[in-house]
Amino acid sequence: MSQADRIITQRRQKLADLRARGVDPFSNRFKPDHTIAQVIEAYGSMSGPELEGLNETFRLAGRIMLVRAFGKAIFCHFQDGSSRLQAYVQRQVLGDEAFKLFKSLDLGDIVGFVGTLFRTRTGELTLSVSEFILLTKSLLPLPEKYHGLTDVERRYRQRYLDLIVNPQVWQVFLQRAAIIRLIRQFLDKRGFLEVETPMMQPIPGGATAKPFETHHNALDMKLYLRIAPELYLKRLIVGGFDRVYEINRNFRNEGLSTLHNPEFTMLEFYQAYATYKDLMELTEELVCQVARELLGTLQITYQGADIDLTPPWRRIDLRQSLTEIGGIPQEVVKDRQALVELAKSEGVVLRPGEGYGRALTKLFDLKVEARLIQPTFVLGYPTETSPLSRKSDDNPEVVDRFELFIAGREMANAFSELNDPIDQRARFEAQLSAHAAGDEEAPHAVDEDFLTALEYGMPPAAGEGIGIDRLVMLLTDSPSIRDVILFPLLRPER
RNA sequence: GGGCCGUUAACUCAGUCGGUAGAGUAUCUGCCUUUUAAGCAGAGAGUCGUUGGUUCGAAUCCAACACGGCCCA
Repeated sequence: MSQADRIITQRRQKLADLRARGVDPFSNRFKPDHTIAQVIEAYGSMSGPELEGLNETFRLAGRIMLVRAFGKAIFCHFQDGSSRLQAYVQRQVLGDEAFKLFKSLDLGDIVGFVGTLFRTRTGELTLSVSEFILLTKSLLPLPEKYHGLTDVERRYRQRYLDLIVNPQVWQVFLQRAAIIRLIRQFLDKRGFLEVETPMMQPIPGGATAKPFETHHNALDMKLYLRIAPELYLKRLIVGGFDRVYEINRNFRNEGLSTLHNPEFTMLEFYQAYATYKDLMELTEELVCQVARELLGTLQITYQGADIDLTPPWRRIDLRQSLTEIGGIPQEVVKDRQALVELAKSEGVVLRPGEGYGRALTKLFDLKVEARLIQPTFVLGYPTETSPLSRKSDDNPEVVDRFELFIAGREMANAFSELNDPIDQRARFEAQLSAHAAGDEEAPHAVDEDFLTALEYGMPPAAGEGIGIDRLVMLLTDSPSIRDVILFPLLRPER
C-alpha cells in the first residue's frame, strides 16, 4: 500500500473509531465567542499575572497546524480565518479519556477549544484548554509544516490548500478586497453610481478582442460573454445617469500569460461633461488615494523597481515616445510609408485596412511599453485604432485619449467619448469590413441599438477602464496575474 | 505557436561517470508536563510524469506526448 493510501486508511479508521465511541467527527455544536485576532488584539499585550487575573474563559475554534506532544501534555498551534494561537492541553486537566482522544487528533483537524489565557515560560500568549470538541475530522494530510506548499501548479489548482498552509497568500487577497473597497469609496464619494450591465451580450462591443460564445436555449440565440461593458455604460449616460461605474469581469478568448487571464476584472467608469484630461487628474487621485490608504506611501517597489506615484505623472505623445524612448528617428516616425516598413521589418503583421495607426501602436508595444516604469500617460492615439473615441478638435487623425503605463504595462485606457452618431456609424462600418476581411477581433455586427441611443443624444463625456488585476499586482508586488486571482484558469489535469 | 527549464515517498528536496532509491518533515509504535520546525529510539512508506527507443543494465542518455513555470510571438 502506498503511503498516501495508508494515511487515508488510517484517518478513515480513526473516523470510524470516533463514531463507534459516540463522538461526532463533524459536529456543529460549538460557537466561538472570539476570533483569534480579537483575542490577540485585546489581550496580547497583557503580562502573565494580568492574564491569570482575568478570570475569563474563551471559546475559540480553528484548524490544528502544529503539534508538540509530551507524555502528559500537548502544545499545539491552531489557526482560524484571522490568526494563529498556541493551545496547551494537559492530561491532568482533561482526564485520561479526553486527553487520549486529543492525542489521536491529526494535523488539519478543526477543533473548538474552551480555556483561559496565560503566558508560557517563553512568554507566548497561550490558551490553557479545559475542554475541547472535534468539529471537523480532516481525512487528508496537510503539506509540510515548514516549507508549506511550493508547487506552483498545485497552489493554483488547489487554492484552498495554498491558503491553509501559506498564510502570506491571505495577505494578497485581503489587499485585493481592500483595493476594490477603496475604489468604490472613492467613486461613490464623487457621485458615481455603481451599476451592473449584461455579461452576456448579443453583439460583443467596447473593445477589440475575440469573445467567448454561448447559446441561450429558450430564445435559441447566440450570446457572447462580454469583452467590455462600455456600450452599455454609455447607454446609461444617454439615459441620464451622469456618472456611472462598474467593477466586474470581462472575458476574452485569448492566450494565458503572467498578465492575461481569460476572465479578468475591470473597472469602467463614465462621467458626463468631462474630458480625457479631467480623467488624468482623477486617475492620479484614485491610484494615489488607494496606495496611501493601503500602503501608507506613494513610494512603492515592484519586483525590485522603485516606483514613485507622486503626481503629476509624466505625459508624453505617442509619436514622441517612439523617438525619445523607442529610439526611432523622428523622420521615420513622421514618414507614414517608412514607419509601416519599419513595423513590418519588426515582424508586425498588418491586416487589410491597417496602416500607419496600427504601425504606431504596434511599434509602441515593441519598443516603448516595457520601458515606462514610472507612471506615464501616453497621448495622441491614432483614430484608426480608437473606434469609440472622440477625434481631437485640432487633428482628426488622433483622438482625445490616453493610456496609463506603470511598471512597463498598461494599467488604464481612457478617452473623451465619441457622441456623434454619424461618425460612430462610419467607424463601426469600418470595423465590420475588417471582420469580413478576417479580423476575428472586430465585431461581427453593428450595434444598432447603441447607435439609436446616440441618436437620442449622449452628453459629452469621458470614460476609462482600469485593469483591477494589474493594479492589484502592482500594489501587492505580485509577479503573476495568477497570484492575484483566487482560481486562475488552468488546463485540466489528465 | 516557438525557445529554455521543471516533473523522484503525502509534502520539501538530494540522487556524482548509466549499475537497480535517499534525507528532512508527515504517518505509525515507545519514552517524555512549558514546547516553538520540540527532543530521543524504532518502523513502515516509491508506476522516479506517460509511452517508446538505445543499452547486458535507464531516475540518469535519446524521442514523442502530458501538465506546469519563465521568456518570446
